[in-house]
Amino acid sequence: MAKYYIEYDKFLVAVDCIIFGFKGKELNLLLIKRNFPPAQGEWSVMGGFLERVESIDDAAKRVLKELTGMSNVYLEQLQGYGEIERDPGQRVISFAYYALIKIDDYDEELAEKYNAKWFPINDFPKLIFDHNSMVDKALKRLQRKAQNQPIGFELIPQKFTIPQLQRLYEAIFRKEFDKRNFRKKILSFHVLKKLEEKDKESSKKGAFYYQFDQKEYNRLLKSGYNFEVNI
Amino acid sequence: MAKYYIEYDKFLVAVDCIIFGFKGKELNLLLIKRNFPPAQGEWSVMGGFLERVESIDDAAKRVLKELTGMSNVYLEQLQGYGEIERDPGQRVISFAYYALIKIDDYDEELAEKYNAKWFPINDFPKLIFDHNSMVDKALKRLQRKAQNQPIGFELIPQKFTIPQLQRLYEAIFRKEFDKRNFRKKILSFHVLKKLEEKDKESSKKGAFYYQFDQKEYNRLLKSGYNFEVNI
DNA sequence: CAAACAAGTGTAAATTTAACACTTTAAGAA
DNA sequence: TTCTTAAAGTGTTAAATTTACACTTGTTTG
Repeated sequence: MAKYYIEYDKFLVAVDCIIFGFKGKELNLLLIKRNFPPAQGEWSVMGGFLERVESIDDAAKRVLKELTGMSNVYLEQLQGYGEIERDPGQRVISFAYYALIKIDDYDEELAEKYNAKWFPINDFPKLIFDHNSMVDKALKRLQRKAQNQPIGFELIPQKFTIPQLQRLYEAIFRKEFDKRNFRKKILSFHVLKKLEEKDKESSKKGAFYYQFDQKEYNRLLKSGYNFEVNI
Repeated sequence: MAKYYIEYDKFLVAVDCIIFGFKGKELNLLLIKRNFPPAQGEWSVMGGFLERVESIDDAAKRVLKELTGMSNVYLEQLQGYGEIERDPGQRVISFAYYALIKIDDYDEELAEKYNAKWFPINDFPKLIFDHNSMVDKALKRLQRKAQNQPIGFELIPQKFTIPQLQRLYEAIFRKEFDKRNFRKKILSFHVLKKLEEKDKESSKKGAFYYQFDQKEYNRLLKSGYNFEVNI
């Protein structure tokens, strides 16, 4: 490969992953307690340095896999952070990504290994560097995306009930919905398949399971329809 | 400053600016014909390398100023691009930014210096590297932002008429609006101040000038209102 | 003074959203 | 066995918003 640009500065490049999960009635965040300097002992999101052999997206996938053991999860670039002094260790350009994972699939053994812990989004510790603003931005992005795209399903099991889905949306939007209106709206998209089976955990009566029908969604997308949760 | 992270790879980092302007009835894009390798003679957006002394936002401002002579314009980071082979010259991580400028203020002399040219968004040449996908993304972002925030005003003169504003929104959304409904909607936000003066250029009758009232907008924002152009 | 042309204006129908309360089901207790 | 409890599930009406649509006004120019 020909070499151009030889006179320009080079920089360390990192990725930081904001990892969301949904537990009970709350949106959660997976954070790690750093056992290496700088800022040893403080909380941060999971990060790692970009390597020559990988794209930035791949670096984010690698970092996410390291901490969660998971691949094939929803992962999207949020924004690059490039303030000169953002990392006191040295100048580092960082790409924030956010991931949505099904928390039940998360392997708690990995949590021990990395000093990782789930925190409710409404109550988590102060983070290092600019990680708090990354989380703010990630939450806003999640709210916006969840509004127009069916990404909420990334956070709950494949089979879920309508009340469970409602609790998820209430956690994301920090707002309560009327259950009749919610059900009406969400079913009006015609992308949920009702199963015969019921969940009996959270009530005696039991609630029917549903599944998100990705194929149907893709089909509808083409014919210019749009998913908009606006309740 | 203590040195950490010494064992990690370093990378060239660049910024690329997608510059939008509004001329007549069309959204335009400021592109340059490269007179340096690689890809000499091909069209691209304006870019530049990040320097050690500046943040990424500052680098974007610098690049924008170089090509347009303007500062204090709307400029926002779009997304980082980090595919390994995205720049055939050498591996470069690039941050795409998009800018909204008032095209009348643009100095055409600078255009000559940089081989720059305005192209309508519906008809511009193929660009180098991944610049076409940057432009796609920028356009989508502009559409989304213009929908929820009063950023359209960045693209037109301080004094504008309602029909002119309508043409702008029609260009951004690639869609025609009913002029009664448009006027009703846009005035319903109560953030346009009507002036006594009329524009007599585009009609015999003349159209009243309006101005965007930033202070009023900020005030309304606080009291939880939202600007949403949905016509 | 007539023609041309864009600016400017109001209303009614259709759609969407918001508000609201009772019935059903099944487990577990009495 | 029946009573209690708790969450699931269901429809309707009023209010608000969006859409569709056509004529008048004001000024220049021939």
